[in-house]
Amino acid sequence: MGWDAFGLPAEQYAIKTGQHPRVTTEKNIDRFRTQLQSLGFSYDWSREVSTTDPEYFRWTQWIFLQLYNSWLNPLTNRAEPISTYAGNDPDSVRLAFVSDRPVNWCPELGTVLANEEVVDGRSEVGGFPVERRPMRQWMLRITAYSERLISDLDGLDWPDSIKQLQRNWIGRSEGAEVRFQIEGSDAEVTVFTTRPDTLFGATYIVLAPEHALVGDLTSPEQREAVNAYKKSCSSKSDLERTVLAKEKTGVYLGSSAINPVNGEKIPVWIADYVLTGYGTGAIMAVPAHDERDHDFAVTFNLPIIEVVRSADPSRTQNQANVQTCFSGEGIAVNSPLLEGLPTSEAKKKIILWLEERGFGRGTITYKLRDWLFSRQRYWGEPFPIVWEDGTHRPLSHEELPVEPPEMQDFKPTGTSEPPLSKATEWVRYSETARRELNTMPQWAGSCWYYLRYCDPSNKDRFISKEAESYWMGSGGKPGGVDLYVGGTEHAVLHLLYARFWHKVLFDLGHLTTPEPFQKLVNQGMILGDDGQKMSKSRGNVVNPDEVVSEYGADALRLYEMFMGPLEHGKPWSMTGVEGVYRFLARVWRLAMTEDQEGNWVVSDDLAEQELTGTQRRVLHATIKKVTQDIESLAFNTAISQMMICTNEFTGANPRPIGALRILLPLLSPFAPHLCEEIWSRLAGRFPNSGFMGLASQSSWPNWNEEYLVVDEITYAVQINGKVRGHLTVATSADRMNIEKSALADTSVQALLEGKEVKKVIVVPSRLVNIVVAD
RNA sequence: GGCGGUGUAGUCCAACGGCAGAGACAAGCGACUUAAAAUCGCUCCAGUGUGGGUUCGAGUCCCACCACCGCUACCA
Repeated sequence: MGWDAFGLPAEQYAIKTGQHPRVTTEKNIDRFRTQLQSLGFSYDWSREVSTTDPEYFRWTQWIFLQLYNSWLNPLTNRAEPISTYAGNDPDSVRLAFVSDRPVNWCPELGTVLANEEVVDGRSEVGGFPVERRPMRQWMLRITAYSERLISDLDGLDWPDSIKQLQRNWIGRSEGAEVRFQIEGSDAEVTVFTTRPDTLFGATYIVLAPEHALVGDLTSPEQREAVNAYKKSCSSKSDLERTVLAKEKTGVYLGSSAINPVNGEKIPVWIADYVLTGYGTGAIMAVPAHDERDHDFAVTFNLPIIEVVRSADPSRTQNQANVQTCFSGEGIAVNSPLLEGLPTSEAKKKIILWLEERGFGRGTITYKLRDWLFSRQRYWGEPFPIVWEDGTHRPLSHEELPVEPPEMQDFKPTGTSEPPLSKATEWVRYSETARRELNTMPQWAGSCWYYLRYCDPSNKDRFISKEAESYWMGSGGKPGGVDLYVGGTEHAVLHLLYARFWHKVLFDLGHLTTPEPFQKLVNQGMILGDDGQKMSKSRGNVVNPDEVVSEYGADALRLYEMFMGPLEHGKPWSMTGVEGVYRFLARVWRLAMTEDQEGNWVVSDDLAEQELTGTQRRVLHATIKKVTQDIESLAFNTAISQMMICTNEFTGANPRPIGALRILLPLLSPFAPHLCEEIWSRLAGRFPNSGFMGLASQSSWPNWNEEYLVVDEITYAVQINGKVRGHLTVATSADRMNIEKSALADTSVQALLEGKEVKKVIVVPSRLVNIVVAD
């Protein structure tokens, strides 16, 4: 069990209640722990960790230093110590680096947020507006791993949907960079496009408002308008720039670019529909074949030139005019070099042409951005970094952990200065050096907890070699953790970050697998009884404590597993809980009965007694199904089978006690409290019948296939796929015999009257299908 | 708009391409009880979202559409 207890929610709660986050965090952990323990989960509490424990975050900080002190060598495509970097600007390649870039600043929370924490221009926590603001921040160079983060998904046993989410998030796209000379200037603009085949249809260039060349390319007469536009963009939130922006906006810069393929002069604009962080922050606009460019061209009355025609003739009609936009693939037209070529070939040809002449090159870009890794908060891991003379340097491993200072007032300062700036004593590292004031985001500690579980109290390493190879070693599979059960909400955040860190640690030789999690299963969300997400405002929240006190932990556990498939979201139903509660009561009464004083005693119906054939078959079928269903996480059907088994024995008198010796261990993972209670009572009453120790620790029962066979099997007899009768034959009957018996059956004979039997299909143990023609 | 998932009795859900029902909830009837609760037993209920296709045979595979849920979204 691990407590991911640093971070915004914990700090917000502390501020709200006016307590120190350490206090509220500890309280909440204690309460949570009690709650979990009341459910009887089999966590190994000796491996409990908390990300806020200095002995834990010592290693979080250590891992940060690993990142800081390494780079991704493009030749090996591996992280290596920064000492192997031969260039003169190590900070430009470090995996942890400082950057002055526009970030998502949330004034309400007083902190910056990662892209992933901003939803529709608002903070994921609290839903406050977020604005763009340039600030000096720590970043992690996750983009260096884009390609490996995509390709290594192939070896993982994850649901396709999650793999797809990660692929989309990383957003690999192949295309080309094309360089446009600016008329009457040495300057050139490089654009990124996935459709270099449409180069002849480019009718203008658009730069992001924040593009570095905007100033240089603005003509004197346009300067005022351009500055005004830039200003209006910078004050807009992402929400206003994207979701709320119905009309395209932009301003002409007053200069022209020269299209390298045909020497045409085309105007250069800025517009906020071009994003600064993606590709080169500049595009060539092809309004005939891109919806966004088309909208823009229509708004500003810019020319539209068709250069791709759909191969589908029904669309060609629409293409006769350029009022509509066709963004699909087709045949190149109006493009001298590419005339008549299908899109994929046109792309190849034009890229080659551009590369030969030095006008551009084929390239790949990713949507994935570097990971903004600093927060202006108190309640997080401090960076093991100090600043001196305007440069940063790492602390040594001996100086870890760097603990946050004791502070009474840890609220945001209201400016971009982090709260730690108020701890002046702490900030002062030496005469000349000051500590880094930012703290790490919540994701930091949760990126590697699964590694610490393997070796939770190691003082010398984050995980010992031995523990790593024992727990994470995976028999040739790329992933370390055998099974990871989690919700979809972590698909592109936690799971991507953890994979990144894991790969860096793998590259540096600290781990033996390239991936953290081999098999991943998404459990569905439990909804309120109205089928809606549980929330206080809807008033449909089910409190587990109340369920436990009313029906017991076993009923809650059993019901959660009985509701339906693990992966499905499903509504909570109190009557459903009562149903499994009744089942548990039936199991109880298999062994127990009430005496005249109303006390529960071991039932007199129990006896050392041979099982009947049917009982033995049901019991072994139950062992088999429960064993297999647990393996495939199909708990609902495992429980159903145990209900069948229980029902089979409910009416039996005498009841063979051997059945309970098998059923209780099967049920104990689901309803441990009840099973142990019965087990121990039976042990008292039948000391020599094998009820030793704990039910949960007794050996798992084996089933015997021989006991599952029946003497006779009833076949359905179909004629042309419709069931016309039934036929019971000995289990030993072979295919020929079954076919013969089916055809000989009198009712079948009657139906076959005057028809020709073309084929007879016998499905073993199931049915016979007689195919006839009239 | 894009990607993914799910549609089966009144409800939650089962069903290696092989007789649509394992289990449960709810409902009804009966037994037990002075009565009720609890318990036990029995019964009722759908042809699988819609339309095509493949097949001897489709809830299951393929195509299109509809509905709901989740994620994502000016990424050139």
